[in-house]
Amino acid sequence: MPANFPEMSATAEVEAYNHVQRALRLGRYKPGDRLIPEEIAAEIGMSRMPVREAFRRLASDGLVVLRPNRGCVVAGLTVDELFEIFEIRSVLEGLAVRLAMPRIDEEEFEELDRLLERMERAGQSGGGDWVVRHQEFHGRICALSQRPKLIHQISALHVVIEPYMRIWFDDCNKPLSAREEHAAVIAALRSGDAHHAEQVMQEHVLGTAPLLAEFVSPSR
Amino acid sequence: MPANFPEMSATAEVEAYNHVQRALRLGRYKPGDRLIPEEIAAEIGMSRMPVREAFRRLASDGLVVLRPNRGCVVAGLTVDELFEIFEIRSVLEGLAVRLAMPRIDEEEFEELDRLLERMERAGQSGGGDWVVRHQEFHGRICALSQRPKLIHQISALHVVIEPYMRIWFDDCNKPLSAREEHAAVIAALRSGDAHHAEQVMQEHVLGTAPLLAEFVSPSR
DNA sequence: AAAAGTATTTTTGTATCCACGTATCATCAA
DNA sequence: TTGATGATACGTGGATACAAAAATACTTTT
Repeated sequence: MPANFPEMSATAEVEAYNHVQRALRLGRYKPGDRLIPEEIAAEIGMSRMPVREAFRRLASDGLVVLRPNRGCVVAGLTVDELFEIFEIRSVLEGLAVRLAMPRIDEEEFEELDRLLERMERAGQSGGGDWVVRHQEFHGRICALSQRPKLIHQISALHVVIEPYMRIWFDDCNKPLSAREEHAAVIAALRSGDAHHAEQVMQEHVLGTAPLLAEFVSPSR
Repeated sequence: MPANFPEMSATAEVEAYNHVQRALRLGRYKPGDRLIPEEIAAEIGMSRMPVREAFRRLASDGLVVLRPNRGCVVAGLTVDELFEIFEIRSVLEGLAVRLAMPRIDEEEFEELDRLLERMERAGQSGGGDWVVRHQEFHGRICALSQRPKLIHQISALHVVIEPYMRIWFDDCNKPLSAREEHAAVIAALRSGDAHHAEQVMQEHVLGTAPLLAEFVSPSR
């Protein structure tokens, strides 16, 4: 008999949550689309109850909107909301960098360089997933902060903006300044000045918003 | 026939969510307590299903922990987690103050003074709810930032720490430096220096954590 | 043909039901 | 006495059933 992996047999609710979240991140559903529990339940072979429960969490994450008696629709971000999320990310990720600073050793710097390199490669050969690589870089720094709740909040925001990042990358197809700015973050971390590194990260995050917004609501 | 107020007849899930959240904020349930859907459902006259759904959102808020096949228990914060939340609050509320600055007029300053006064009165005559007044002060400044998502995140954190704030206030019974620090925040806002005001708020929030922690895990 | 009303279908919200997992506690062996 | 074993009660996860609300299609009327 094969070994029993308890994480394999997650509850149906978890399965439904992951399934829908993944589809939303990949942009398979578009803002305004109506999600019908029955359909999704059928897709993954369960009843609609666990799907309904998953919807509650997705709504709490801000990924969908639930209105009484009229179901679940995919949430869309206005340009203002997009800016707001980047504003929040800027201070949270700034904090993460500040906290990460004293925990970074030379080995870790090499890992960050590697991640930077991987992102660049993914950006050039459109095949690799640039958006995921980009997130991995940010995620690695957050992880270094050693703050579970902070990490969780930041990654929740990354999920919300992921579909927009994908549209952005698909359209403009060049990570533009991302490589330089990430390199600047690493440099700031190497400098040992925590306050400065926080500042650089804040500016990197905030600086991305207007570029991204241009693709969400073109030429305003 | 009376007018129909649609917000009065919310769904059962909303009712369950509010009911349990309120109980948690007031400290009626203690960390580690097991919440049995059947019991709660009976209390407010509904079946288990809406309660189960409410649990998902409460778990997403970090108020309870849901583990497969072993139900719902009230989440407790370790001292580390408490500090982490105050760290996050410090940058979020710092951001809120920075954004609020350009939107405050003289009338608003008077309102803040009034809220400060009300908090002080509630602190002296133990009757009024000091914790709520304290939150109202912070909430007002957040509201001035005009950032719905920021406001939402901050208030979610306030809910999580509310039970600990209550224990703190009940035990030490003096808001201590709160009045002075809030006054300092107002003063910083009046100064017109956004960066300085952000700094003052960050320090106020961070400074509260160690005092509070002392009551959560006494004399460590 | 447009508007209004009505019937029909779909979907949501909630309750109930059942199978399985977990905890509790008594029993028994060492 | 202690530790394993098994029976029992309880709770959880999920499916199904049913009522109420919305959305949709279909008349009817003008």
